[in-house]
Amino acid sequence: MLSKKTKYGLKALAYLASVGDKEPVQIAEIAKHENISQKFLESILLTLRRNGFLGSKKGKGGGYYLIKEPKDILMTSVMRVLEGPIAMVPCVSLNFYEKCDDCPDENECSVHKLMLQVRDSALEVYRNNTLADLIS
Amino acid sequence: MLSKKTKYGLKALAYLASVGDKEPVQIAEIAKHENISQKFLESILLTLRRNGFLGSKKGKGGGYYLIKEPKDILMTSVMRVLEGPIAMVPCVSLNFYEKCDDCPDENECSVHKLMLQVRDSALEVYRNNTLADLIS
DNA sequence: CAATTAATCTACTAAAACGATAGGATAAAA
DNA sequence: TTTTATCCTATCGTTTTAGTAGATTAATTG
Repeated sequence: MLSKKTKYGLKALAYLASVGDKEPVQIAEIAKHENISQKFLESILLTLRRNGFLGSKKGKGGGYYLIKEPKDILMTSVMRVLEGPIAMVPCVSLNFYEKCDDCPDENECSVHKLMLQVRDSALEVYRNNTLADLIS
Repeated sequence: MLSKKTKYGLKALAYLASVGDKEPVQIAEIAKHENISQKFLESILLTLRRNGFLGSKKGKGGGYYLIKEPKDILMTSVMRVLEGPIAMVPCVSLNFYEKCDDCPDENECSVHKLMLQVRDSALEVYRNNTLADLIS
């Protein structure tokens, strides 16, 4: 399942992209427009800022804004920051690899074999979608 | 993330398929061979049996066995029974559809648009893999 | 029949993840 | 210096996950 965190984060990014100009948009406005708990959204936008997707401005007229062009924001990177690994098992993850403690040999593992394919197919989708693609 | 339940269930099915003959295999043997907690595996095999994947026999010489040919067991059905929906959000699920309570219009939703593609790509993988494919 | 074997079933539990919420600190603008 | 809005830390209730315990039922075997 996609977490609410990722879902809301994507929606917020899409909203910022759809607004278009680089004027800061307040959390409250995003939360209201997307029907999201404002406090929860706060923490999500914070992690998006810390990971280089958003800029922010404090005080009156402040808010969040996209740092890059929507067409330059790949879904692979957004998903990895918000949701974590794209792979369904750590042993097929490119960025979060971990060995299974059961499973003596990955190459013999049926789950490994299947999940490799699933990862690749998901990766292809995320690589072919930028934020710009989501709002068109 | 893939749950341990699904992972272990898949491994158990693969093991039963690899054994080949239709002789019952005991839980203990599967658990030992796949490094799985036997008690946990018990409940997993039970749901696989209840959902028509396995047959069972009690008493000495008993155990679990595949009911169908490995080549006739599609990953779509296994995944749906063990893991639940293949889609990452209920609003794009074929078998477990649910409307989002935020989101007034699905067709305008950026998350919906992305997750439709992810679901389709995952479905293609699961539809193209039978249990027989996993053990070859 | 009785003993053994192995699946079946119910109930419970510890730990982690999830989805928030509370409240104060900080910085910018008016 | 007041207002505005982000920043930050901590906490919290609920659900899910992964697993355990223990008794029951059914089949085989001696």
